[in-house]
Amino acid sequence: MLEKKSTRVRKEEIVLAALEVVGNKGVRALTIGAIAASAGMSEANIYRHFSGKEAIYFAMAEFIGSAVMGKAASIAGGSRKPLEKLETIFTSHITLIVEHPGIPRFVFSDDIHLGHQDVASYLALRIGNYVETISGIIAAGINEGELSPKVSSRETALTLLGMIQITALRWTIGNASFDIRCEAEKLWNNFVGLIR
Amino acid sequence: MLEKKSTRVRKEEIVLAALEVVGNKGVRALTIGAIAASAGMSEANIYRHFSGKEAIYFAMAEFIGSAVMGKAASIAGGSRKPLEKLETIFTSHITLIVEHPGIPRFVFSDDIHLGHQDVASYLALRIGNYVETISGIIAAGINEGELSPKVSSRETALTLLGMIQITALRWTIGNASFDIRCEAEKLWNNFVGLIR
DNA sequence: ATATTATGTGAATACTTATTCGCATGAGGT
DNA sequence: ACCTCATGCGAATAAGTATTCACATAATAT
Repeated sequence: MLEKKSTRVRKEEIVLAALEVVGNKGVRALTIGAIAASAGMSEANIYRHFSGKEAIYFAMAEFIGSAVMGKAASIAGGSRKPLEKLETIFTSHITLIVEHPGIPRFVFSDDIHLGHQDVASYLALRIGNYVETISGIIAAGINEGELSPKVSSRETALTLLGMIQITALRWTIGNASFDIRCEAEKLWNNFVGLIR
Repeated sequence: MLEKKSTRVRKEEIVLAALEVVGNKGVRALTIGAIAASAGMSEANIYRHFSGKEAIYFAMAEFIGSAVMGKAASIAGGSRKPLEKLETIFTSHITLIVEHPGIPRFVFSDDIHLGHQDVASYLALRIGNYVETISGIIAAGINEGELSPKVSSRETALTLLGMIQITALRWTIGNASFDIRCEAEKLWNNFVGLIR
């Protein structure tokens, strides 16, 4: 039998195991059995710590939201120049995708959007924060003269997010068949040329 | 009992019904029962015309590929100026999403990407064509002096595709709670300012 | 030490879904 | 007219999945 641990610890293990399942097999394959196998515990034990699948989805969304937003917020709050902040956020987001492919897959899953409205609303909120954070940096860049006054901060922030998303999608759909960092760098260089 | 029709006709009906299911409930809900209900026929009859679910997925991918690419190719082959072509492709893609939300949902579904590799490869091929078509238009725009020589055609094409995708995603995730055409227009105006 | 409570598990249970089977029926060729 | 076969359907079948249950065991409080 598995050694006993507190619910607090098990909850985290379960969330990470679930994220790994999504990274390897997608949201469709996120069954209680798969989570249990990935976490190395029995299916029944999952229910000792979560009331059901819905609660697991929600915990995953909270984990992802904190991870992504936490990183971005700490970069945004730093003292570097706006353009450098943007690049750091962009590349560290790509790094996060490489390390946890489950994150974009979960966030972009239509199963979540349509089948779990409350989780979707939470994600929408976090995405909104993310866009605002990036918008703020862009606005600062314009004020400081580092970026062209032609750019609209909010729309440009969305464009940047779109670049991240399309890269993640093509990488996933093509079975990770190209170097995502290299692709991302090319996109970034082009982007900088456009907004400067 | 349903009136009898040829397999050729039924196949098309089934594909359209399946696309409607995806548009309303997502890929997760694309069950044989749901398709049958949407098409107004029995589940067993689906199997008279398709060997199984996999074959239906493939037929859907072919249908979508033809629809999206056909439109883009015909616009690309027209005689308008490059920038105008780009805008037309962009807005007609958004229109397509509004009319058939099932299309982006199917194309971006991780279930398809991970669980049906051959369908995914086919989609990746079509997306590649799409990017090339847009790239070509951008390259022409640069040559004709309509677009800034600073832009890199392939990366800018991907950025445009990313804009479409992030807009579709935010629209879906937020339950179609904003005017997608209006959002798309704002993104486009900003984009034009950047690349011109 | 003992009692209590939290944590862990294999085995049911109830439900969904893809696919197959035996049989019905009607359209088109002869 | 009638034969044949493609098209259609209700009812199995088989496999997978979420959740619950009855019981086991280890940590913790008394």
